[in-house]
Amino acid sequence: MDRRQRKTREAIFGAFTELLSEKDFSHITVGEIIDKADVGRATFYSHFETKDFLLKDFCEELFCHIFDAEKSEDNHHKHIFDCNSSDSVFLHLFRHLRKNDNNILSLLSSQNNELFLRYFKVNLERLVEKQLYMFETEKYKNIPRSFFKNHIISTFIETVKWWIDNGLKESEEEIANYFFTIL
Amino acid sequence: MDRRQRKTREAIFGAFTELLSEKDFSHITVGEIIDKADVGRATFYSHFETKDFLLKDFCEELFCHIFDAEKSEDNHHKHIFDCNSSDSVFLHLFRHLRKNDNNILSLLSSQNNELFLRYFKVNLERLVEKQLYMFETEKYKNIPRSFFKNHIISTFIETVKWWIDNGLKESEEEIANYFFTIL
DNA sequence: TTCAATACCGAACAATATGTTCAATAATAT
DNA sequence: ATATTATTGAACATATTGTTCGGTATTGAA
Repeated sequence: MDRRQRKTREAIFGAFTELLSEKDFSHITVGEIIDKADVGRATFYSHFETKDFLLKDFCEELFCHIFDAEKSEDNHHKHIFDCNSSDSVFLHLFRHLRKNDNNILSLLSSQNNELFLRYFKVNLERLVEKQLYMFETEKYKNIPRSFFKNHIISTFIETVKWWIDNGLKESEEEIANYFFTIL
Repeated sequence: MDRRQRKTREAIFGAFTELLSEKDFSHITVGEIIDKADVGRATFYSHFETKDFLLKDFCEELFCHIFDAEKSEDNHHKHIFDCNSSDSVFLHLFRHLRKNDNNILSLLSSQNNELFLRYFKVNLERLVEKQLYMFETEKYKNIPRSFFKNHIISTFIETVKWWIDNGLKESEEEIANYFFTIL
């Protein structure tokens, strides 16, 4: 990708992030974005069809980074899918969130959280699919699998939401413990 | 309230409902609403400060109707808070939903569901508060009450979502059973 | 029935936002 | 060095928002 393209894309994403932390998505205008990003109007529209598409691309990049990151700054931090001890996958995710990569926490806790949680959920699906066996017991054998899976994912999401809303007071071990206890 | 006011309010709510089932809230314009409702522009703005306030009032009225209804068409259907057998409260709610009062189902399942689910959740809080004892066991004593409460509410909401998304194939008894089993 | 209050109309209005176009300019890759 | 491509900025038509105002119709109360 052309360096110029990369730079404007970054500038727009950056401006967008800032604005999202200030106000609701629906109240952000393209004018504000290009002002803050300092790019031309035509440039914006050559990158993104509409503001809605900007959001879509933004989310894709954001969650792709968290879920598919091949490595991170600390070396002993492996790819999220490489964790073999199953229960650590969720702990791992809590840790990731706490480190607040890409300011994701401020997005998940802002007025726009529904927006991002929807995308978050989509990405979680793949992850949870592999861990489902952990929770399967005799007790749940009469419940549809998709219902069950949805419950795991939703519980995780809601745990994260609760955690954020309560100011991240718990350690990632504690919150992971809550999560497993409730399930 | 003046009969004229009531009529325009109804007309606007009606038009709004129709439009919501067609498209996303953010893509509905005031122009479309007043056209469909057949009221003057100034009239709209004398009733609602902005489109956002329309949504707010709309939701308040909608959920107020469901949760505070003093009576409904069938006589043996008592006020939702009057049910004494605790576990029937949730079953009762599932039944309410299935009957699709006020087309609430189409709203909860449309693109706007996050919007309405948020309001749904707020209203559920009061209800669940009283039923919380049902779920409290020794096992959960180390978990914060607010976390626990949130989990019950979220699980209910997610159950409803799953139910809707899967085409309401299960009876209300079945879905209530899933709900209690998973908790 | 009368009458004052008030809700509605509708048209016009400024202000703002959207999305497109185009020719000129600058950066890029090779 | 050059052909390609991205950016610019300004102008543009169009659409949306929220307000204003004089005239008209409906209402609830006396």
